[in-house]
Amino acid sequence: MNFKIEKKLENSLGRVGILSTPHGDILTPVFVAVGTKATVKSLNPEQVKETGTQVVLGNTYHLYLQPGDEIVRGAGGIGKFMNWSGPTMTDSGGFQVFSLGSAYGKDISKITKITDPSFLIPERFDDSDAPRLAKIGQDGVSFKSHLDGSIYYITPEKSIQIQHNLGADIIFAFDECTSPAEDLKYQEEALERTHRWAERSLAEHQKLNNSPLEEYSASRRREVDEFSTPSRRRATPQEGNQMLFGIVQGGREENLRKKSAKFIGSLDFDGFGIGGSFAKEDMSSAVRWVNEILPEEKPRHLLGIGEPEDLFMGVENGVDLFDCVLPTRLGRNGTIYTKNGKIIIMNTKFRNDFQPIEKDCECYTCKNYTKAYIAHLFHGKEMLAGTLASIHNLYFIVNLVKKIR
RNA sequence: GCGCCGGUCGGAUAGCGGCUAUUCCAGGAGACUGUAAAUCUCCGGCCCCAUGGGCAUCGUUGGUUCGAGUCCAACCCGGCGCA
Repeated sequence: MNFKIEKKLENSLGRVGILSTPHGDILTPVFVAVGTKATVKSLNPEQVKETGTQVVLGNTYHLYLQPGDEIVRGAGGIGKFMNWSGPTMTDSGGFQVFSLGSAYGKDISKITKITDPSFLIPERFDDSDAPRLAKIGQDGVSFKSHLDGSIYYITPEKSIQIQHNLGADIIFAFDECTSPAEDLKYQEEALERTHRWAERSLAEHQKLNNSPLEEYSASRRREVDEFSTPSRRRATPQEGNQMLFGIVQGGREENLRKKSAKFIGSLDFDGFGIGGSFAKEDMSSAVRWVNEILPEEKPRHLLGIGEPEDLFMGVENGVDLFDCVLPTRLGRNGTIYTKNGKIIIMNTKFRNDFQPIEKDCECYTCKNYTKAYIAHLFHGKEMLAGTLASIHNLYFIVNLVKKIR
């Protein structure tokens, strides 16, 4: 077993553990840095490492489109490709079913403001003709590339094949992250689909691990490779050592969440992701419902979360891993975490504030730069601005979880 | 002094007789949760019974016109040229 629980909280689901991977041990609970396109935006791996980050998460959909999973495979896997020597994960592309599908062009994302009355008006979402880049088909999802408009069809099998080529230590089953605006009937259908896809993802994973010499061409994205045309597939160095996490869905519905946890938890996954778009106020109950059911001895990853308060909530409710774009996205866009809340560094009052973001912060940014300087870099649109802010934000969140641990 | 060209928001611009004066930048505020994001939104003349509404405004003053940033005249300012 590559996950060992060291300590448990009394009267709650929280625990401390160690998740072992071929690229090192992960001390959980942990915050995973998001590096969608095999880079944590604006940071080099040394800077990522210096924030205390243990794990980086890439994305199947993005890397499949560019540069292509074959390229990453040729480089020796995502870690070698991006020069990150620590553990890696890849998301399956399931989130893009949501963000490029039903959420495309709309003001909805991972967290929904449940108070927004527009979500209660079903007519507003009767928009099957609305433009979207992802459409759910019979046994997979067709994506229209946001890069060049070309069409790709991703099935659970395809997602797993890509993720085997990408070679991350931990990979995810292909799922459907549903919109909170969908009705109960749709949530049920989507959940059934995600469950079928989970079984197929697992089957493909086992098949690739057990018969790495199958026909290569089946997994190929393009008919013709301009450099070579191997007819047989060779195993990647990582093959057989990758952990596959299944993903629990079920929206806001207690019975669906529990049903999903029961089903996904019964399958032979190495760990689990908890997915979906949440309303802030019912995220904790959804996580608790699920983690009370999932097998205790396997790690759980709360996908795409979160804000500092979400991290406390998650750990308390038995979450072992988190990932979120916020530290880097907020940083790049000029919002910075502090113990007293977020600040917008471009605000006038920081233009002549010659203190570090936080006096007692040990990150590279705080040890070396003032708010006035960082504000100046943002106003001047200098590249270093996003880098310094991302370093601080990532350090802040990673170390918050470290302290919680 | 004469001639030509030009004066529109802090800067740069569009606008060539018609309805709410355009866009970019700068400035201000906000948003962002498995990254279509170094992105996006809103504000930037005055007033009021303020989720709306009213009144202004294109160098100045007059004029033509149902209607003028736009056409005409004079003046002011700037650039260029000629004396």
